[in-house]
Amino acid sequence: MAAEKKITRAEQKALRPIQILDAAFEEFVRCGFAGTRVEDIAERVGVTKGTVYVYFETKETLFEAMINHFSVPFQELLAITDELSGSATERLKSILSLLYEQIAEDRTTRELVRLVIAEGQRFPDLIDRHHDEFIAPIIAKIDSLIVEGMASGEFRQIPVEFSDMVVAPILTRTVLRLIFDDRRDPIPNKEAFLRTYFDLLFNGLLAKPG
Amino acid sequence: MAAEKKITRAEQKALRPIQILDAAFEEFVRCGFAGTRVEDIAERVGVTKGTVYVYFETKETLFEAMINHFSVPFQELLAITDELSGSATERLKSILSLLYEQIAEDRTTRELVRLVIAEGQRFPDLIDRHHDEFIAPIIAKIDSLIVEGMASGEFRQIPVEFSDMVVAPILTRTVLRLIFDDRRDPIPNKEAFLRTYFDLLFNGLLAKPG
Amino acid sequence: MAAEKKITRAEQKALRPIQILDAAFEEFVRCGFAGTRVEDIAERVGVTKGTVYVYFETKETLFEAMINHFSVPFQELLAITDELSGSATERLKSILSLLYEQIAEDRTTRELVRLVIAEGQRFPDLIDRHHDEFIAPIIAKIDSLIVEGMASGEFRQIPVEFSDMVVAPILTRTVLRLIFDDRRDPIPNKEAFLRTYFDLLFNGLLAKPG
Amino acid sequence: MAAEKKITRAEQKALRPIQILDAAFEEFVRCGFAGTRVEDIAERVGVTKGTVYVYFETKETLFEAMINHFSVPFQELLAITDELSGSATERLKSILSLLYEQIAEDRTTRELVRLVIAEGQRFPDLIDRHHDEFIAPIIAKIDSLIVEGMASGEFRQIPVEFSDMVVAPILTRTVLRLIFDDRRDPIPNKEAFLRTYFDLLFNGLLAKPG
DNA sequence: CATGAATGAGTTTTCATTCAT
DNA sequence: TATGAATGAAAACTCATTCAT
Repeated sequence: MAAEKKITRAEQKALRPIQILDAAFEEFVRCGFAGTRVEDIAERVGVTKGTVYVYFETKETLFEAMINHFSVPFQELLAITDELSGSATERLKSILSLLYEQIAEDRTTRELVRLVIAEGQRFPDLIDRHHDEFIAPIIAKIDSLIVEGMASGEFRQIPVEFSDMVVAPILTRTVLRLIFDDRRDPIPNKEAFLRTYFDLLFNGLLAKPG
Repeated sequence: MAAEKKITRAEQKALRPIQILDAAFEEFVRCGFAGTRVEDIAERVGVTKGTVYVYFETKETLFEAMINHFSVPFQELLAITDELSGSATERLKSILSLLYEQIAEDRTTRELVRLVIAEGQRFPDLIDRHHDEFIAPIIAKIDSLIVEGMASGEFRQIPVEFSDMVVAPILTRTVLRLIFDDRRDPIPNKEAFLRTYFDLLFNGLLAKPG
Repeated sequence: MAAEKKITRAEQKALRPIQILDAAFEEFVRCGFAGTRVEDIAERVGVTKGTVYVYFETKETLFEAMINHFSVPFQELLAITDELSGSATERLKSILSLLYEQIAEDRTTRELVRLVIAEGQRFPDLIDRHHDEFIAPIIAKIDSLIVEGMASGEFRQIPVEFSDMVVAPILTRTVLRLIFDDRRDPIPNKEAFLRTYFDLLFNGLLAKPG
Repeated sequence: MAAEKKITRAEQKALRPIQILDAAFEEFVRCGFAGTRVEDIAERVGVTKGTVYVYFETKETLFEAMINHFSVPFQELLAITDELSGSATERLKSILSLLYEQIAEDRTTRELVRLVIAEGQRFPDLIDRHHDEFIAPIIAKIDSLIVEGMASGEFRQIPVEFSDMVVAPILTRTVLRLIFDDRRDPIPNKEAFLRTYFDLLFNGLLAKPG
């Protein structure tokens, strides 16, 4: 408790914008951009409307800042994927595991996906930047792994423009969780999910002849 | 031409609600529930605000009616899937082809998916009803096909609770089109998509030994 | 009273914007542009804020419309000045009498002058248009009269670019009334004002030699 | 240079209020009382809002202090007029020349006139005090000069309550410059202005007979 | 049925002012 | 003194909804 008191003016000031961004995330996720009241964001932080406007010029600005703020973990994921080693299969599994963890299992990223789908049309620049900074590099990474695997004879030949099929189960699980919000479609355990995912992805549905 | 002219009062009146639902769809898709103005819907029809309220009690009522109105084609899909014949593989391919056509390629269904993701939290009953009426039966259908295929030795053994992975590429393509709205990620031809989809789904990514 | 009831919807609608413009005039005059509350304008009309926005998009729009509305009488003045006859002196007296009546004596125009001085910087386009449509033509008219009078030997030779000195007593009286608002500087009778004005203007202050 | 550096704490503090008054003048002139933000005044000085409130209790207080501060030069003018000598005509010319210089040519006084016209209704006491301290004494001075000139036969007999006509070209020029802000109505040279002004004032517009 | 003027409750935004540091 | 974060009251503006015609 004494420790809490130690929060000085200066520290408080550095904290405020983060607190507001956190609160904004919750409210925007709950009600969407248009449906969210700035006052509710403020209340969640424990300040008044006016304070929000001290830090963010408009509701739009706040929304954009919030999206940027919560996109940071995604960037870290990108860094990790560069340091993998092993066969193409092993590295692909690693990346897909990480992606699953980051997108489907992490509530923040999952809800970010909701906002991108729901509000993307109102913030096209934000979407474009996200595509360029997050989606495209990851897709490129997976593409190059597949190309490498095909070149080495590890993978069968498939048209590389469809590499999003490789990550499809991850995005699909993410979206289904967004829609049914764990009421329906309860989430089974991660290990089983990944095991089946990789089994299907690498071996296919058909029983092998012979 | 004379026939067209005959569309007078009585028919016009029967048409009105449909026109309003169509306009509502466009506006709700464009701006979301909270961001849409009833006046803009009216303007799109060429009437005034008041007229919308002649047919629909509130904006919420209109939204729900619109969702129901545009969910009809989906029901037809369900009927068709019961009449298929052939091997499990063939029937699965047929269902997935139909689903792809209906969900990823059809703009209306695609945008309905956006609304479900974006506004689902505000209209949980709507979502639940949709799950029960559309999603569950289709998943059940696919599940039973897979079970059947596994039983007959046509398919390998996979845990049936992950059957959504089978349709994942379809939902993924749908969502990516929603997000990037054909600016990025241009849609390749359908045949190539389905060919690769089925190839991967049935045979997997790995080169077969031998 | 029955007559008042006769005001139908249609007539009421045609009246509303005028009522709002009248109320806007009073409030803008009283508090200036920034100091005026749209709600006070509405209250003066006996409607609510929202109604004002039915007719005028923004406070700025309303302000501009109000200025334009009340500038109309000024245009009529211009028309009259073209129909004068008599000597240059007589016509000049007629014009100056009209101007005095229209600018210094008419409360509406007088307050319009206040708004032009006070808010001109915020609405430069409005000011420019007024200059071109009202001020410039009147100055031109007076200029041409003076030139004509000088040519005919009726007037002494003076540099024509200073013709605003000829109307100076009118604008000065206007401004003084605006500043002291009849508390100080009580207004003497019009006839005496014009008599002295013309006497000084035509004969000057100095006693004539001889 | 060393001297300039010496302006430290003590002198800085003595300077602050003046700096604030100067900044307040510019902002109040630009946006009017209601339209001016205290923050903009502070920013112009290079301090923060709070600092303004260290020196002035409220925005109103600041406005009034600013008006008083910039009215000082006017007082000096009054002193000078008492020391003139020569014929009534000569002294009148001197006074009018000084007035022209002080009111029409001096930007500060000119803008003060704008504020008096624009904000006078909100600050009636300020206006009254100004009338009593500046306007009335000057008008009185001119009145007495005219009376003296009439008594000595130098001037023709005119009703003395209209002496504001004598200064009208000065106020008129001031107001026109305020309205058109030198965009229209470019200012001709001072000498020509005064020459024509005095010529018209003393001799009138009419060609003298004989 | 259709209108659209009017409402009023609500939302975003602004800003003078305060006060702990 | 100076700061600037925070306030809160108010102002501009919005819009779903109503209702007399």
